[in-house]
Amino acid sequence: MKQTRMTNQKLKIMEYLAKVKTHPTAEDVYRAIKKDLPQISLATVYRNLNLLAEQGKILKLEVNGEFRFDGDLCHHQHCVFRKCGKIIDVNQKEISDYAMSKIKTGEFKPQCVGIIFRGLCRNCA
Amino acid sequence: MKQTRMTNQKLKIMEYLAKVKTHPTAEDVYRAIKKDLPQISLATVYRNLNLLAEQGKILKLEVNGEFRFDGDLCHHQHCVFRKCGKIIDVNQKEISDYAMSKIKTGEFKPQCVGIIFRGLCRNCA
DNA sequence: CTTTATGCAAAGCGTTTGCATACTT
DNA sequence: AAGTATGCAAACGCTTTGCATAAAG
Repeated sequence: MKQTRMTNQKLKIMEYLAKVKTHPTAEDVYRAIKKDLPQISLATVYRNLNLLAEQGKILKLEVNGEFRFDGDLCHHQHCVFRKCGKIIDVNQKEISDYAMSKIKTGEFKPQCVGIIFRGLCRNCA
Repeated sequence: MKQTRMTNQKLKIMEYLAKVKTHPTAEDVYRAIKKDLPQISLATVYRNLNLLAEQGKILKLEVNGEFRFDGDLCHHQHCVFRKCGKIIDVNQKEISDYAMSKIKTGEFKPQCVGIIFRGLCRNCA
């Protein structure tokens, strides 16, 4: 694998994703980090997020036509609110485990599952 | 709900999605239908696909940064091949059922689950 | 007839890329 | 010193939209 170097930018991105429980877009990450590193560019944020995702250090989700990033690697699931677009985590490993254990593989060799529930909050519904 | 009219364009789109087992992009649908309806525009395809998805007549998936459409409404799951990007169906209703039955809902009221396995074919791996 | 749908072209928007410079190692 | 990462701006690709015209009910 190509060697990668640690930079201030990459570090801040990882730190930010580690502490945040939302599922920020690249733009969100950019705006948050810009406070500490005013000179950072959006392109760098994109490049690092994609790099980290390829290296398996963060998750890359796609919801409503854009990518979102998640520092939590534990197997978990997501709920997407149809109205407000909010995304929350579900931590029921058994759900992913069940899916991985039951899926019948022909030529396909599954490595991971993404599970997204869609619905509404009780108030909206 | 706003009233909608049946048009030749919409009809062909539905017919195409009903018979096809791939998971075409809007562009794919457009190219296929253009053979029958040479004057159809890509915008119309997009508008109808989104309309049908809103009406719950087709599924709208998002994979690798683009939307794909699926005429099969039965609860099923998808496998995305990491290398070639191919998408195949899995028809193991029990997997979706399990997820829907187990998820603990707080304020969130789940309506459906999207389950996507990611992996490789045995040859590629 | 009234209103929705279409085709066309342009705009939108998130994301990626080319290039010269700065920084890691 | 060698080679990766960055910032900037421009390019990209998929998707949506405004508008005048055509078609559906």
